[in-house]
Amino acid sequence: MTDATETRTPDSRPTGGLSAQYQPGEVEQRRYERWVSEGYFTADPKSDKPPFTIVIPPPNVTGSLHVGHALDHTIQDTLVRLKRMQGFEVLWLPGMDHAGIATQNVVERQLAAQQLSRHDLGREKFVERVWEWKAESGGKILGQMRRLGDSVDWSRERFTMDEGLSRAVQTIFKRLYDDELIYRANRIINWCPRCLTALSDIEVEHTDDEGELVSIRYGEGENSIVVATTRAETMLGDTAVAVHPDDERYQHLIGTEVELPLTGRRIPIVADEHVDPAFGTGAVKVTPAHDPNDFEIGQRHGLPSPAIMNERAVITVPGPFEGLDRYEARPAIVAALREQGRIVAEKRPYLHSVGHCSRCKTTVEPRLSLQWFVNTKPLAQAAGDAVRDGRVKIEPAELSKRYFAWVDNMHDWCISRQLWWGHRIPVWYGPEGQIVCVGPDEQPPTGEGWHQDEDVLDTWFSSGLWPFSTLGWPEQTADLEKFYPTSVLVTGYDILFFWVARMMMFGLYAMDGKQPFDVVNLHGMVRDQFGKKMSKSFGNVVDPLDWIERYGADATRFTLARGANPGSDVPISEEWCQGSRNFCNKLWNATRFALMNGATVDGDLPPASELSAIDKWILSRLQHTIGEVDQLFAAYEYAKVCDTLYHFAWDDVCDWYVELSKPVLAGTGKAADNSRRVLGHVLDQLLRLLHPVIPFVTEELWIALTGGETVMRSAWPTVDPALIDDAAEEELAALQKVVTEVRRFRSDQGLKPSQRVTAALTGLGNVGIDAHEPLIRSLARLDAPGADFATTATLAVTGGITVDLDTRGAIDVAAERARLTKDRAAAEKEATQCRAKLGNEAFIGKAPEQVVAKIKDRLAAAETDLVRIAAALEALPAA
RNA sequence: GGGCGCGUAGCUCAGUGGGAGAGCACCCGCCUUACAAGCGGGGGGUCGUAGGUUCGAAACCUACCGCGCCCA
Repeated sequence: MTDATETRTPDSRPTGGLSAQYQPGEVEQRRYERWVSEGYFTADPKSDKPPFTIVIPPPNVTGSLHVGHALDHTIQDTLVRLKRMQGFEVLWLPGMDHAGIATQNVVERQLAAQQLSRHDLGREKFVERVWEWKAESGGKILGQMRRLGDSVDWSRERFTMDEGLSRAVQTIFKRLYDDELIYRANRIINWCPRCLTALSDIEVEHTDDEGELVSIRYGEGENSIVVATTRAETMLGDTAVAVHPDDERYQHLIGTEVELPLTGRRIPIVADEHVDPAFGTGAVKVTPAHDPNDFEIGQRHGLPSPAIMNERAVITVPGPFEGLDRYEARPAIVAALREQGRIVAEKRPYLHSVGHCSRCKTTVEPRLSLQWFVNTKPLAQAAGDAVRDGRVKIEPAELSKRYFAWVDNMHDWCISRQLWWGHRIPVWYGPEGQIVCVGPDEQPPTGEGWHQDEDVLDTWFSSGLWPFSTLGWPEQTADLEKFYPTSVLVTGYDILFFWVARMMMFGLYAMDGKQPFDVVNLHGMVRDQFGKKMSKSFGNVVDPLDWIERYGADATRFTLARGANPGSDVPISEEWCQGSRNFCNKLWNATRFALMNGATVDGDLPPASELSAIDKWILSRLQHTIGEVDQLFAAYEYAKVCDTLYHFAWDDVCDWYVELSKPVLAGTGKAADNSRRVLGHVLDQLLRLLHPVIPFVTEELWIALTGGETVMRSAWPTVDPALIDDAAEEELAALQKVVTEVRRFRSDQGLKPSQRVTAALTGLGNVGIDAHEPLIRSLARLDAPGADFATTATLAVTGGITVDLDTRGAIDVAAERARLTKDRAAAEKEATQCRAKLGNEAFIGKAPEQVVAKIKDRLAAAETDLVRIAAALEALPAA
C-alpha cells in the first residue's frame, strides 16, 4: 500500500516549521527542560499576587508512576497552570512519603536475598541501609512526573523523613502529649504477624473469606453451654462465657462456672448486654487478649486476659499445642475437642469477614499490647466542624457525607509501629519508671537506665502534617506566611480517611484552627474501558509511561481529564487515548494551516463593523466557550471543560470556521487581512484555554503562532461581551443548515464529492444569508445554474429556503423518495406531538407562556415542512 | 448487618421538570492542497421495572429488581 502522504503535492507555503504530524516525543522533553530552567514553576513568597497553593499527595518513595497518579497529577497540574495564567502566585509543592512499612519491606526483602534479617544488621545499620536504598533507587516517580509535565516547584521538594519534617513531627507529638491527646495504653490492636507491627484500623482491609464455624460444648449436662467460633484456637485464652442478661435460656447458668475444655481451668458465665442473643446459640466465648469485643467484656467483668500467642501468632500456652502456628493449632484443637465429643456442629466452609494487613495481606491477629494512641475525639470534632461550617469545602459535596460518617465515629488512633524505618517516638523511659516526652529543642535525659521508646510513628502521622510541615512549620517562614492555608487538595476518594481526615485534624490543631486547605477536590479511581478495576491478574493495567511514549503526555492527560467527572471513577482505553492524540494533531494542523495562510496576532482586532458575519460568529462562539470553561473549572468539572474545548476546537474552529474562511484567506485585501487577524486571535485564545490540560502541544503551537515567550505565562482569556453577536450566530446556524441539507442529499444520492451539481438557491434572504451564497456553493459543491438548467430535485430547508438541483437524470428516485419519506415521518411526528400539547387545555392553561409559544412555533415549522415535502414527493417521477 | 451511590445507544458516560446527547465503536462515500491521526453522510435508545406527583417525567416521590463502593 502506498503511503498516502507520498502522493500529495508538497505545499510550498510557510508552515512555521511545523511538520504534517505532531511528534510529541520530540517536543515534550525540550519544552519541559526549558520551563524548569526558566524558573516558571518556582513560587515567590514575596510576590504581591494572591497565592494559590497545592501540595502533592506525597507518593511512596518506593513507588513508580501508575495511572492513578497520572490522573491525580493531571488534575493538579491543570489547576495550577490555570491559576498561574489567571494571575495567582502559584506553588505546587512536590515530595515523597517515607512509607514506613512498604519501604522497610523492600529493604528487608533485599536483605533476605542475602540470607540476612534486619536484626543481623541492628537498628542503626538497618536505617542507614534504607537511606542508601532511597538514595540509589528511591523516588523513581519524580523523574516520571516530569514526563507527564507536572509543573511542580522542584526547588521545594520535601520528604517526610527530612530534617524539617522530623522537627515538625516531634513538635506536634510533644504538643499533643502535653495536651494529653496522646497516651499509652494496653489495648487490643490490629497486629500483623508477618510485619510484626501494630496497624491502625484503616490499615486493615476486610474481605469475605472462607473459614469454619465450630460449635463447642463447654461444661457437662444441664450445666453445659455451647459457643460458636471461627477461631477455635483462641479458646485456650478464654476467661469466660458471656450471655445476654435477659436470655431466658441461660438464666440458671449466669454466675456459675464451667470447665474450659483441654485446659482444666474453670471460667465464669457472665451476663453482658453486648451479646446478641439472636446470633448462634446466644452464648459467646470470651477471649479478652485476642478479640476487641471480648476485651471490652473482660474489662467490664474484671476478667483476666492471658495472651496465648506470641507476636508471630504461635501458641505459647504450655501443653500439646505449644509452638504451633495459629493455623496448625486450629485443626489440632478442633480434633482434640472432637475426640472429647465436644464438637456440636461444624460449618465448613463458612464465609465471614476477615481482616488483612493492607501491606502484605496476612490475616491480622487482634492482640493485646501496649501502644501509643491519639485521642481523636476533640481533633475529629474540629475536623468535622470545619466542613460543617463551610471553612473547608468538599468537592463534590455529596462525598462530605462519607467524611462526616468517618470523623464523627472515629476511634482512637494507634500510632506506634514496631518498625525501624520511621520517626521514632520521642519518649524516654527512666530507671524509676519515669516517662519523659522530649520536644524538638530539648535534650533527652541521659544516664544509667534511660532509654528511648523503640517504636516509630505511623506513616500517616507525618503525612498528616504535610500541608504545613512542607512550608517550614514550626518555623514562621515566609512560605508558611504566604502559602498557608493551601488552596485545593486534590486526591482520590479512597484516601479521604487515611490522609484527608488526618491533615484536617492536625492542621486545625497545629495552626490554631486554620484549616489546611480550603477545598478538597476528590476524584475517582482509574478503570478500564468497561469500568473494571485495573489489576495485574486481570491484565488490564495501563502504564501511563507507555501511553506517554506512544501517544504523548498531552494525549494521556487529555484522556484522563476528559473522563474526570466529579467524584466518579474514570474509565480509559487505548482507543480513547488515540482519539486524544488525534485531537492534538488536529490542533497542530489547524495552527499549521493558520501559519500557511498568514494568521497573525499583531495589532488590535479589527472593529466589529468591519468584520464579516463569519468572523463575528467565531468570535462570538469563542466568548461563549471562554465563559463556559470558566464556569466549569470553577465547579471542578474537568470532563466538561475538555468536552467543551474539544467541540469548539474541532467543530466550530476546524470544521466550520477554517472551511468557511478558506475562500477569503486565499484572496487579498482588507477582508483577508481581517480574517487573518481573527484566525490568529481565535487560535491564540484557544491554545491558552487548552494549555492547562495539554501543556506541551499548546506551548509549541502558541510560540509558533505568536512568537511569544511561553503560553504558560500568557493571560487567561476573559469574556468580551462586546464580541457576543446573536445575529451572526443565527446567520451561521442557517448557513450550516443549508449546507448540511445539501450534503445529506448528495450523500443519499450517492453523488461523489468530485461531482459538481448545478443548483438554484432561493429564499436565502429570508434569514439574511443571501450574501453567503458563494460560500454555500463552495461548501456544498454546487455550481450556478446555466441556460439549460432544469430542476430534477428540490430540497426544502427549514426557514423557507429552497434548493433546486439539476442532477441531469442522475437522480436516484428510490433513494430520494426514501429520504423524503423519512423526513415526512419526522415532521409528522413533530407536528402530532405539538398538536397534542396544544390541544390539551390544561397545558395551555398551566404551562408558561414562552413554552406554549415555542410549541406553536415548532408546529408551524413542521407544517411548512410537511407541505414542501409533500410537493417534492409529488414532483418525483413515478417509480 | 449499617450507610452511600449507580442503572440512558454496542462500550464508557453527560443530561436532574418543557424538542433524547457526546466520545469511541459500527455502516456508506471520499486523497477534497492544514490534517487519512483526515473529510462528508448515516444507522442505533419503549432512558432497569411497576406505581405515583404534574398540564408535562430520563429527571421529582414510593416500592421492587440488578450492580458497585465504603464501614462493621
